[in-house]
Amino acid sequence: MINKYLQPYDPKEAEEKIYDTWEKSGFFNPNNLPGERKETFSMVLPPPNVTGKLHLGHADMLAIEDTVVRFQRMLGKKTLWLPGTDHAAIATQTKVEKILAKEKIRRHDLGREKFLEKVNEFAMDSQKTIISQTKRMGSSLDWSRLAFTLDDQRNLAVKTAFKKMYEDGLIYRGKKVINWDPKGQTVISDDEVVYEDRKAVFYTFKYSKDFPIAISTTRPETKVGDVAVAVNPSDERYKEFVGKTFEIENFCGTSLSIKIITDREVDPEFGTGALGVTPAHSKIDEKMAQDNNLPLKKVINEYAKMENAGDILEGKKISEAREIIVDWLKKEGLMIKEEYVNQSVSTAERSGAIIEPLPKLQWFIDVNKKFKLPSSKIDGIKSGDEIDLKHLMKYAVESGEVNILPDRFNKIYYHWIENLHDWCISRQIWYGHQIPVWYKNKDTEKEEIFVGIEEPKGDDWEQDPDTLDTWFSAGLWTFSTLGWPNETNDLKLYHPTDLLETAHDILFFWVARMILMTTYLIGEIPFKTVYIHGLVRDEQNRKFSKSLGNATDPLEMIEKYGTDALRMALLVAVAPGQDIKFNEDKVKAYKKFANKIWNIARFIYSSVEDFDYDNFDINKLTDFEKNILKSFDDLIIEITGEMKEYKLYLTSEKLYHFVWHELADKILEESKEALFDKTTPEDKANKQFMLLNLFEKVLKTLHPFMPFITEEVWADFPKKNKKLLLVEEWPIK
RNA sequence: GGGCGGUUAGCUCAGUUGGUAGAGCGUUGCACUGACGUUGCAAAGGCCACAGGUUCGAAUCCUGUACCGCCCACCA
Repeated sequence: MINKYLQPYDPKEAEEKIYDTWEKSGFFNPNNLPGERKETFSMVLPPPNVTGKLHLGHADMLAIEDTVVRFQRMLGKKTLWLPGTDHAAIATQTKVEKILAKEKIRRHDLGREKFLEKVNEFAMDSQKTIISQTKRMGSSLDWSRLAFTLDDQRNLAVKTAFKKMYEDGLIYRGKKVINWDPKGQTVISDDEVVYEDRKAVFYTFKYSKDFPIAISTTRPETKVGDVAVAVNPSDERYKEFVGKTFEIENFCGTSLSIKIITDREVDPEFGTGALGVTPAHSKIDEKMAQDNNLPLKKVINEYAKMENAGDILEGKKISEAREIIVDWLKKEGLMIKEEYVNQSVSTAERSGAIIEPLPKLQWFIDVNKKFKLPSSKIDGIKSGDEIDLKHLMKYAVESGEVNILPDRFNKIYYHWIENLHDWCISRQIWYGHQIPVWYKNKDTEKEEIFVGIEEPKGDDWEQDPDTLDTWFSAGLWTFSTLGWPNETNDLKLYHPTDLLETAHDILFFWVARMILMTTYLIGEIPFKTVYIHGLVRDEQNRKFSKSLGNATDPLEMIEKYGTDALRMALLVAVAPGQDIKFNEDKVKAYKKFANKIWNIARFIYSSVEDFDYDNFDINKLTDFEKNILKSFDDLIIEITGEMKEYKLYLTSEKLYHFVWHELADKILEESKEALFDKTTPEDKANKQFMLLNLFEKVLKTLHPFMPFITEEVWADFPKKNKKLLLVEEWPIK
């Protein structure tokens, strides 16, 4: 009996040692894999943000992905799983600003350069933590190809992409009403806006006694920025006023000039059927004003305070301004009605501040502009076709080249594309890829613009101070990590990638943007399959969050029960797209399972010490053993098919059941008589072979799910010419 | 306002192309110490949310209802 089996299985000790062995073997890098491997399998790791440490959601992601990767590697494919981290521009900058705030330091006190040093320091520190935690999960990632969304290679990719899009007219600079985050002091994209339901007061009033039409609003303070009142063209009530302009000399201390216009978007049934048009502070109003050639009147500034709003309101916070105007309207007898309504308020995802729509000069990606796609490998689009980004994104999925699992997410994806507006990509923060645009005589008549990879020669050029939305660089991830824009061997071999596995909350942020960037820049899809996993929630079905204090640290679970147990708890019977209600008892149960495997090993190994597995003649087996072996082979064929379709949640359950309730409870029990020499020597040998053969296949098929204990037990398997289980062959392909 | 998902044993969830339901945990009883007590054997427990429909037959397909959850949206 091998000594180590006298002790119970100690995951802690084994796991560290085994991961080390794997890493040193070099097999995480596909270049080093043994044998001839023609087919490839590649996947990028969705890069975790360098804002902190890993949570259970990451653990879930790593468990699923590592299991797939190990399976594919054992199938004999040249398998690449490429790691990286995401600089997560706004999130990381906000985090560091919070830390600095404790020392009463603001970023402007430090200056751009010093501040960025601090953020980098934090980011690299965080990256180190994340990498070590990722290793604890057993992830067989090729660390030699580690990438960071903000490193030099990725910066070159970003600049190259930006330049090409600019030259194709897909990136433009324009003044539009955007989502301004007054707390974060930056623009954010539509996708970073989160809607919250709140109660609000819906005021109905007239601008002045002489004004003929009453309007309604939840935001009276913006009304000093009104330039028009819009009514439905078919609305008989207001027909006589359409086209007229009314001068209001005093509206809470300022003057207004209001034209009556028509717009089909106005609902005659809603409110008074008349809408006060505030073009500078509402996207829909902006469009109405444009259609009617009316000016933009900005009355709220970047700090959410009133400006150009008359003596009474000037410099007031918007909440104060609202009260002042409401009081004034009442005092003047202009207020007609106050109602309580439910309103969905737009807030900034990161800072939580209420979004202030403001007109600003920003960089955008035009999703509707047609361009020529030089070379296309996408079904339904020929090289040289004219197309726009929206349709390109749609075709990639519609053609079936990108397959989203579960497929209900296809509909969600299409719906998002239909509602897609131009993507605002510039951010007024410091941490991120600085926009590769240089100006001469900025904001003057003589302004010159240079867009390029390198800073232009000559004096007087100043670079745009803004940085790019973090999802711009993340969108390039499948190919920037493989060396693009250089034509590398990796790019040829591993792109398009086979699988993208991620959570549904970043379907739009990331998955859609990757499809956009990849199809546009290299005319390929980024990945063949998208596997969407659910969110990990607590026992009360709440999201894990720091403020709730319910965050379960995956490392704590690993310490208590071992990585294999945690992986199984996150994998078994969890269908794609399905949220997981995390429960510690489940982890506990799989720790028991690990113990079971350990004891099966102990029993089998100690029962075959007098047996030569390598030189056994299979023809000696009786039908009894042959049938048992055959039935397990049938199971392997079944699960192999499932694994190829990424149905890990089915496979893991079936293997669990076979190992415990077939192999251990029945087959092993029924073999005892023979093993204890109570039958014949031939029968004993047959049983010894059968058990070893079953166990060999069990270890191999279970390895992707529970890599550590299977590798640990495999080390003692009585067979010559063994490799690491990591690179052993899958029993039936 | 539009769209999507869920509703299966006490709890957490599976259920491929329609053939009267499965797993883990929990519960109850029994067994047992020559792999494992982080054990074994066995049992109880479900008109598969509700109402219609298609079908020889539906948890599985169709329609509607209810409750829970999610996503999207420029109703001021």
